[in-house]
Amino acid sequence: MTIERKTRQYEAIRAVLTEAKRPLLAQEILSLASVIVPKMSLATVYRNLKGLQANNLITSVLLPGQNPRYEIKTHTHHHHFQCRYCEQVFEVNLCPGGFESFMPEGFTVEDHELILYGECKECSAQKSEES
Amino acid sequence: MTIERKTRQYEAIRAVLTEAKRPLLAQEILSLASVIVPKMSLATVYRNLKGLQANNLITSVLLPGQNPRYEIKTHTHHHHFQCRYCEQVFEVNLCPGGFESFMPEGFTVEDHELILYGECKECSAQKSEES
DNA sequence: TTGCTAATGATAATGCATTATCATTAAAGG
DNA sequence: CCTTTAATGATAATGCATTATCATTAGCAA
Repeated sequence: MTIERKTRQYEAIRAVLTEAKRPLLAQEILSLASVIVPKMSLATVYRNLKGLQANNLITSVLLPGQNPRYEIKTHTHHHHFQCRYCEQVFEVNLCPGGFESFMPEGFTVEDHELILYGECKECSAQKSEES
Repeated sequence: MTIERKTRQYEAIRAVLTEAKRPLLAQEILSLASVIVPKMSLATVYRNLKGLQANNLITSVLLPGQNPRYEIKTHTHHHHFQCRYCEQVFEVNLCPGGFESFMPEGFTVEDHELILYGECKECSAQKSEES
């Protein structure tokens, strides 16, 4: 359960998550880490994700109706933006806040989740090129 | 696929969704509709949900990491609140908006999802009684 | 370098929501 | 009241992400 040895696979997975700077799917992690350590198994990805989570180094990012993504844990409150075209997820560091007033008397708001959807910079640029 | 006959099961499922005034899980719909039509099958619930969706009478409500819920379709923009204790989901009719400015240059925000989590009125009242 | 054993790779098994199957039931038009 | 056939109930099958299994490999302490 807890990671005791620093394997090449573990380091590769950690590096991939650190460098991506955005939440990644287990499959994406496998693809990217396989470049560093060929023949890596998906099971190894899941095992290390579990270990990294147990060590509080990563958190899972859940978007409605989608498989979990994983990102390096930060202590800053943030949300996410997903591009509808490339499906990549990005961090959003702003938050409107003040949701307590949204609910009627008797309800308490303890937490919230905000997800923005649209077109990312890269996909937007690609469209311009096509014309 | 499309519903052609108004069966007791169909009417029960529709009534349950209409009266609940909040999104329900397939299992919840089964439980509630079974009171009206005993021995209803879960397959019937799924079949009718598909039909109702095809007829644009209901929409699915997806919360991160949870099974889909279903609610009667309205034309008013709204979000959802989930009670952490009873896990029920409620409608929220306010929206901060103005998310376009949250993203850096080049990104376009086309839609958004806001989910509040906390304690509902009923669960809050129950706690007070216990003391 | 060796030995111990955690970690890996490959893949089978699991869990679980949803869908398909099929014999039976019941809308609904005539 | 019949007849037709859509819809149902019961349950098996499916799809798919995640987990377990197990023989093999490779950290790492001595």
